[in-house]
Amino acid sequence: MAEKQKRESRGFMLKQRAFLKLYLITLMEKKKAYGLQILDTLTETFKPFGYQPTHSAMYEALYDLVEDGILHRQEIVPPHDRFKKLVYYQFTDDGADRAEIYKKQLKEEIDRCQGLLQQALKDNFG
Amino acid sequence: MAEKQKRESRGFMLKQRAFLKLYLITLMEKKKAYGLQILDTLTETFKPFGYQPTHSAMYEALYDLVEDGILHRQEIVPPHDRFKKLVYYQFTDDGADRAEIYKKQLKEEIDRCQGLLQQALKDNFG
DNA sequence: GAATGAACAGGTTGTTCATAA
DNA sequence: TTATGAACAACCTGTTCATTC
Repeated sequence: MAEKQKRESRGFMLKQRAFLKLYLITLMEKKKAYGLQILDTLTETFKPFGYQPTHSAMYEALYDLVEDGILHRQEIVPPHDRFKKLVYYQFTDDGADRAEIYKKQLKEEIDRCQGLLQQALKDNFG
Repeated sequence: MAEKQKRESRGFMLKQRAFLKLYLITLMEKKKAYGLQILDTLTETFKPFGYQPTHSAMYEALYDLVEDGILHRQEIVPPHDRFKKLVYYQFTDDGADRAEIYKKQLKEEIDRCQGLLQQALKDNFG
């Protein structure tokens, strides 16, 4: 009955989703924030590199972190509210610990990707 | 009537396809080769980085280069043939020139990606 | 307009099957 | 088994639409 089978990564580059999750964790360590606020920060950070993430990419990453049990949602109705709600995110009880584990993985993954790119420069532009 | 609309890249990482095309060009500069032979070479090169491209990924990249007018196919029936055919690839007349242009683009793209990864290391593990 | 969210569409990539010697 | 190729399925990502203030 339509067993959905997993697909293995062949280990090329890290995925945008993972990359954004890493940044979201680090931003949350600094201070609580809500969606589009975060996106603005990221957009500024990545502008020099010609990377402009979409809002849906960011939301997907955010949902992932909630599903991973790292963050939880906190809806806030701002005072003098002009807006219905803002959704702030912050760490769950053991979220910080889990986040550390995730970050450690990503560190290795980024190092690996840099190695691969470095090798490509050597091999193709020797 | 179902105008198929292009999707723009938001400029995250370079794609596997482009990465492989770059390697294929460089390998072809060194010597003619056929599909699975190339894959073996690539597999060896990338093994230290945990990247193992599939044969279909490589074929796709190869077809792309043919469509770009950079390479052309040359079917060869090997002497004492145990196999029906091997498909060797080599540069078209202006293929080498086009290849240089492509390589220049990829050089910039790889530099950009390295910058992005470097920034991520600084921002998240600084 | 700012903000969140979901649906949809397009493209890339990994797995599998087909064919041939 | 080696080699090429194609079909298919899963996934990722970008665009668009819906909704609320």
